[in-house]
Amino acid sequence: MGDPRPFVSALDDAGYRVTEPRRAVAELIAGRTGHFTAADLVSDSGSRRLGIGRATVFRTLELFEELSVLERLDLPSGEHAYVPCEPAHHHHLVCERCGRTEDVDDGGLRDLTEALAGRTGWAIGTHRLELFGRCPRCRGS
Amino acid sequence: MGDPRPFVSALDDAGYRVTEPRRAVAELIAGRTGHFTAADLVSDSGSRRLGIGRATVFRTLELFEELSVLERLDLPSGEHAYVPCEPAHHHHLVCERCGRTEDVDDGGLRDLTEALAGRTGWAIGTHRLELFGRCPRCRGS
DNA sequence: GCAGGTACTGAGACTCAGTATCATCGTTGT
DNA sequence: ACAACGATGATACTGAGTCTCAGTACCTGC
Repeated sequence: MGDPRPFVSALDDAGYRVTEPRRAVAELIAGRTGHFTAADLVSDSGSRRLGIGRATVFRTLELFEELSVLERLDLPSGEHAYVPCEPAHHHHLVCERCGRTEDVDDGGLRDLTEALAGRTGWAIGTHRLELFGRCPRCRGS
Repeated sequence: MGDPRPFVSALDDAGYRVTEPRRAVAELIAGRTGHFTAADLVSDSGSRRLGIGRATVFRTLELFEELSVLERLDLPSGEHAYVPCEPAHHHHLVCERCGRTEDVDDGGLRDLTEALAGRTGWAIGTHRLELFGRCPRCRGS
């Protein structure tokens, strides 16, 4: 079980209202392990009879993403998933089996993109790296 | 204007039939620069009255992706776009302005992921790196 | 040439994620 | 108390992608 507080305080710090529905979405997120889709949260909220509207779930996810406490991943399947994370530039290891994710820092990637920029003549702005594999727990199986 | 032949021969080599609709999709792709979405091709085919069904466009794109002559990109906007490319492992530079893409090799990324695997205990399978920026032609503007 | 099987096709219905609209509600500041 | 504004949920809508199905083109064995 994760901690909903970072989400709530991110809202608060940025001057957004901390309302019941937003708090509820934060708790749904905290109650998940690994990545999840918007649809997952909608169905969670439905099954717990929280009475949160679909639109509110999407709006709140968008808000958290904007506040960098949530990041959107594009899974190889084409689905859009979210993962809670620290508000700093980093990348994600995604377990193909259990869905767990782990943040990793930029490593030497910055050097790599700079070398590439020099070689190709491009001005490289942002990059996105996603790594898929098996977490230590799922390695054996 | 690109060359539709690699697409056609990829089909042929893999034992798929080279039919009129598939050839037409290959030509639509060749007639595009930069990345494009499935919807782009559907509307191209509509405006040229080719009479190709929506489903066929999607099916043919899927086929080309499977044959590794086309790759799917996830743009930051969340859209799914496609780029024609060589059937070897590589990554893409995507111009945010004109949409042009360029293939780049793996650079030192392999070493980087191996180091990461050692450090974290994960077994890293595939990775996906996408770089967004400006191509040499669009740098100034 | 013909018959049978298989690959492929387009039309259309369908599903589902995500967005837009809007009337209402709750908070906050005055 | 009240006006203003942010947030909400219901609902309708859009658009991507999938599925189904009847029909067609093509290949293969006879």
